Amino acid sequence: MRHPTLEDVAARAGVSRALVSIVVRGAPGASEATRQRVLSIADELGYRPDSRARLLAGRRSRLLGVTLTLNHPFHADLAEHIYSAAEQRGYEVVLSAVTSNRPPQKAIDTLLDYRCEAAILAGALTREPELTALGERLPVVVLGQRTRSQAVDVVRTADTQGIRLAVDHLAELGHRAIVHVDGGRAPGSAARRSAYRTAMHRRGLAEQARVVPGGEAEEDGAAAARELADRTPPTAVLTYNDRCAVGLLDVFVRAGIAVPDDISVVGYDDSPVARLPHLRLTTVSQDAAQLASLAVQRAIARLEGGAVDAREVVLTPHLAVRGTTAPPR
Amino acid sequence: MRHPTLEDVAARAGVSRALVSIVVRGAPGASEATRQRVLSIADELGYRPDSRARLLAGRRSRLLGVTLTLNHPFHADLAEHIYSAAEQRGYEVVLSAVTSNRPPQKAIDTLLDYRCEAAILAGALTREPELTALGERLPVVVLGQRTRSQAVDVVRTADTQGIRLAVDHLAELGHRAIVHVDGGRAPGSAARRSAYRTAMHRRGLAEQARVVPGGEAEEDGAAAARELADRTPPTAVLTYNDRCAVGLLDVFVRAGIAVPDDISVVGYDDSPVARLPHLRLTTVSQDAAQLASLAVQRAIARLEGGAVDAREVVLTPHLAVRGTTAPPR
DNA sequence: GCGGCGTTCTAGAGCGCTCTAGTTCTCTGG
DNA sequence: CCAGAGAACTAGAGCGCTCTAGAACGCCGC
Repeated sequence: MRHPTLEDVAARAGVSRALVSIVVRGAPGASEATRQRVLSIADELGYRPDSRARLLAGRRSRLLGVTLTLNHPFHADLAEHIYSAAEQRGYEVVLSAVTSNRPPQKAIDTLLDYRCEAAILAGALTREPELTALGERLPVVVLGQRTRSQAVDVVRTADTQGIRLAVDHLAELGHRAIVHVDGGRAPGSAARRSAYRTAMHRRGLAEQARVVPGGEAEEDGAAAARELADRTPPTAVLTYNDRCAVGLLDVFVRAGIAVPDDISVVGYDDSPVARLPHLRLTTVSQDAAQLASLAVQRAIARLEGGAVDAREVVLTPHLAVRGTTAPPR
Repeated sequence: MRHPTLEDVAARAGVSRALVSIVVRGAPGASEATRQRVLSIADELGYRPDSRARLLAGRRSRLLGVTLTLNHPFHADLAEHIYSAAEQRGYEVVLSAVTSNRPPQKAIDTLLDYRCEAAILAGALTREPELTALGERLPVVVLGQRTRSQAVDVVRTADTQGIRLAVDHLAELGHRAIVHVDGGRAPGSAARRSAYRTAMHRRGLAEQARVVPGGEAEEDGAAAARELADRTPPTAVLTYNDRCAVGLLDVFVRAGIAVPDDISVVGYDDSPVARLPHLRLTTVSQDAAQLASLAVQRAIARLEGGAVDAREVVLTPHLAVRGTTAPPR
């Protein structure tokens, strides 16, 4: 009934515990013949190494802690890629969710209790002092967010550039009245807002720049859409994220405003929903796979003492042009 | 730099390791005075118990393993409630994600490697033999899915009843041509399909029963909607889940088909999206909090040898009537 | 003044593993 | 024929904790 241990396998194979340990770890120091024999016995007994004991005994735990928000589709993407990137390099991943009644600090604490060697924070809007304190204890990579803390690495996408791509795309189609529905107090919203202003300015459209309060959820986009539909509507809208854009689109369609004929819409994130055949949302795309892989790579580089060039890696986003943008009529 | 251990706290407090252990665990056997003193020293040193060592040494790990699908909004809800239900009862939770390149078996294996005492499977469509094998090793609670395996507990919502509620609601509004857009090969789809047929039959609408192939994603709903719009459209549609309903709604609105005036739509899941102000989708609601709490309760009951009455707990769903249903015109 | 009892504390084994420092056993070359 | 190298294997300590068994210390009643 109980789990078989190294001891059990060793006894059955007639070798020492240490040898079995060498074999199951794939470490050098065992002949091919015994390797095969031990492995087959381990298999037969249904032996699985106890990660608690392994973690405790080893000087390295090879454990990467990841915090994330469960209900955020982009984070699901990230997590998936973090798993595979870590696995490829021989690291394990332990997840800790940030939810409405499980604050970032709690999520981080449980990670620490697992004695992971490095932390990748995707879901945690941790404030700078806490972040710095954490960064002094172990390598920390903040994913997708800016921070002033010098104690942590950052892997993110260039928001400024993403917004500029969107504005440029719309401007090149001939739009001038391009409105930005912002993210309210959501993370990164302020940065995107000012990037929008700058981009409009560069296009000589500073006069037309107009920011409408939004948020990170569909309903925020919907509220903004109702406000836009009431007044003189713009010819194009750039939203804080895809969810917001979806809310917007829904209200527009119901109000008989055709997208992209009457109005063009650009989202941000390239989340799965943007790719849906009936939506085909033009959106700024962040490469989740690359973001994840870089974050993992960075964390591991810090751990293994490899050279880590810059504290911050900024990826270039690209614009996924789909069906919600067209020249104004 | 290194983590302080029990030893460090003990040395500083001038007591034995065992006493410190007693204090930090809150176990009986220490005087109030030393308790306070040890606690404050532990705090001062920033001591945090090492969960690996704790797990290894204790005969109980008080660890609950949970598998889930990251991109499923309902699972995010569940996870959140599982966390708090477990915490309330003094158990910890370790999450293991099922993703497109991380099959259920892998997710379960990593849980096992953490030596959790019981497993709650929300994301894993595990086949019966594997499930039975797992159930023989440790208490397993399958969440939201039926299974024939007698080795595991099941906590789920009565699909049959949920579907019947929806059909009854539509029938009472006066609908007769009620179509079901099914979930294809998605889990539980077959059960919902036959529940639909039965419910229609009970209403004397067996003749009108019509199933259109769908799926679990928005695009599946959209495809079904296009098919429905082409032929003689029904007056009401009941979908496999909310995501499917959202795809459906989108196509209808774009095609100028008014909801609920021309056609009523009922979803399934009561996911956050259904509650959005601009959608207000009528849907069958599963109580995530209760589902989660029951699952945790069951797992713990099995562990602690409490009486567990039935192998299966079936919750009663209810219908959240919102804005997408109305009498036919 | 002494056995008995409850409370507070400690010594030390042991959880399943990894790792260092051997030991043994070939297999060479001079 | 033996020193030396290298491969294959082992003994045993130790990771940070929990837990059992028992020690030390009052405090009671007789």
